[in-house]
Amino acid sequence: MAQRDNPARRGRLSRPRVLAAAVALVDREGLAALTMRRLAADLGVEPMALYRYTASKEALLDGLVEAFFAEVNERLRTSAEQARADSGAAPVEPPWRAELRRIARAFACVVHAHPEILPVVATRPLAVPVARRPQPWLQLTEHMLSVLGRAGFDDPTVLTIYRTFAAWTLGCLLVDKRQVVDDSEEPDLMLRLGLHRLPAADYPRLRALVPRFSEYDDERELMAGLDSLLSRLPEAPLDAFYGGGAP
Amino acid sequence: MAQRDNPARRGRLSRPRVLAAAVALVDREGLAALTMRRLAADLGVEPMALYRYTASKEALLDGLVEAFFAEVNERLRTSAEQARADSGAAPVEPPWRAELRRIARAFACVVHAHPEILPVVATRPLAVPVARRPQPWLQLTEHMLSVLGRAGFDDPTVLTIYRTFAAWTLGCLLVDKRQVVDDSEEPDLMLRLGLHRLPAADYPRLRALVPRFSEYDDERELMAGLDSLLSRLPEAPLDAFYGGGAP
DNA sequence: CAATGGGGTTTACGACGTCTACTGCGTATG
DNA sequence: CATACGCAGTAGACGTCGTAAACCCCATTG
Repeated sequence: MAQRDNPARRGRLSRPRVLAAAVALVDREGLAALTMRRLAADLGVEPMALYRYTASKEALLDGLVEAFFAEVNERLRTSAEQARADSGAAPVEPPWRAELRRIARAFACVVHAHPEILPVVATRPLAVPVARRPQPWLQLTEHMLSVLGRAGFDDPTVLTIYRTFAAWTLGCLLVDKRQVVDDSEEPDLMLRLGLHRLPAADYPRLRALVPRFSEYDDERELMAGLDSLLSRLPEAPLDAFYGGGAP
Repeated sequence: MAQRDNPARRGRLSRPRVLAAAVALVDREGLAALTMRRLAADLGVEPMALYRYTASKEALLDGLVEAFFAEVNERLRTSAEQARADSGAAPVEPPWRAELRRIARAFACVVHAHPEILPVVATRPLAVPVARRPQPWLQLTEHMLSVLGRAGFDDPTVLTIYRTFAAWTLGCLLVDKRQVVDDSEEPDLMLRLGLHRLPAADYPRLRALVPRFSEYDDERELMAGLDSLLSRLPEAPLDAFYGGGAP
């Protein structure tokens, strides 16, 4: 019946279109709203039609991760020339460090654009083995490994840097996005944070510090932490060219 | 009918019992197996009986987090006297650093005991506001904040250290537990990792490095990273007593 | 013009979370 | 000693979910 309503029913769907709709739905109404039926409705299609483009709902979640990293890669590409323009001004740090910083920033940026996807990005790799990760993830990882390799690090060190980077970036964003506000309608700060629920005798420091959570500068701390983590490492042979590391 | 079979049907359940059964079920068969019906069956009870002890399935997930941190706290308590015994031997580092290290170790330990719960612990705080977090989480956080406060740090610094610690610890464990093996039945290493799926031309470094993932020493890197993150911070006034920080 | 097959539909099934109504035991009360 | 109460668990039903199987229709191709 629906096929009569819409004469151009052929080729309405495609994997990119499905993934884009999924991301949009999750952005708009949260992860819990992502349902095969709901997503199909958004696309003006019967639920089973989606199964031509995704093997299962689990695979659809992996599709979210795919879309996420595709966007990270995209952002990296578009910010590449700008980075090249800046490179003449401050060549004090080795390019591999600048590149890691750039990637961390792009990652953070995409997380802020799609905060609801973060839990999926954080936890899906726990279930899907490396070789089955979505292509954009593989590309980004390959890129990082090759940048570090070209900087002259040996294999174990490359691995350490990569994992350190991934852990810190992911952990930071996860902690940044933790819910602190309780009742967002409430005008009074203490009540908005729900602190009246915390017995003052048991949690004095918590009550004192939670209101200051908003003062925290996420991106600054992300970068600062990255710096201290990387400064522990043995210098790459080629770093000497650039003044021997961060200022 | 079931009440005739079991004469002592009263008081079979309790919140701790329900949570323990949930943890056991998740440990045994994974998160996806955690179903109200299945959990009820494990407890020899009708599904709706669970709702006396948990408001919803979402609340049950928060219950998993509660059980998780209760176990962390428990492990901290039992390892306390051992730490006190060691303290005479190597008093070179300030107690707040030793305490953070101890907490990280306990956390990692519980994650290894219940790896399937990690995704819940990592992502639930994204949905539940601070003041509504389970009591064991509140206790642990209060403990950390108070230890840091007693060390002489001012409030913003306490917050920075706390968040840095949380981000790094969580990120590390998340990255450590990522699935790398594809087909665990396969004897050949390359095939077991599923690397034949990766086009050699596109992902040379990935193919070269993935086999070395197993060489990584998780706990060592966790502690090492923690050290470099904390060494960036301004020293606490009281650190002078202990030789001015880490060796 | 008949055969092919890809893209989307229809229908159906079982499992899930949870609402409402209930039932029977243990206890406290008169 | 009888009775009313309320807590803990049961019974059954409802709506929604993911998805398997069979189908149908249209565009292409020989």
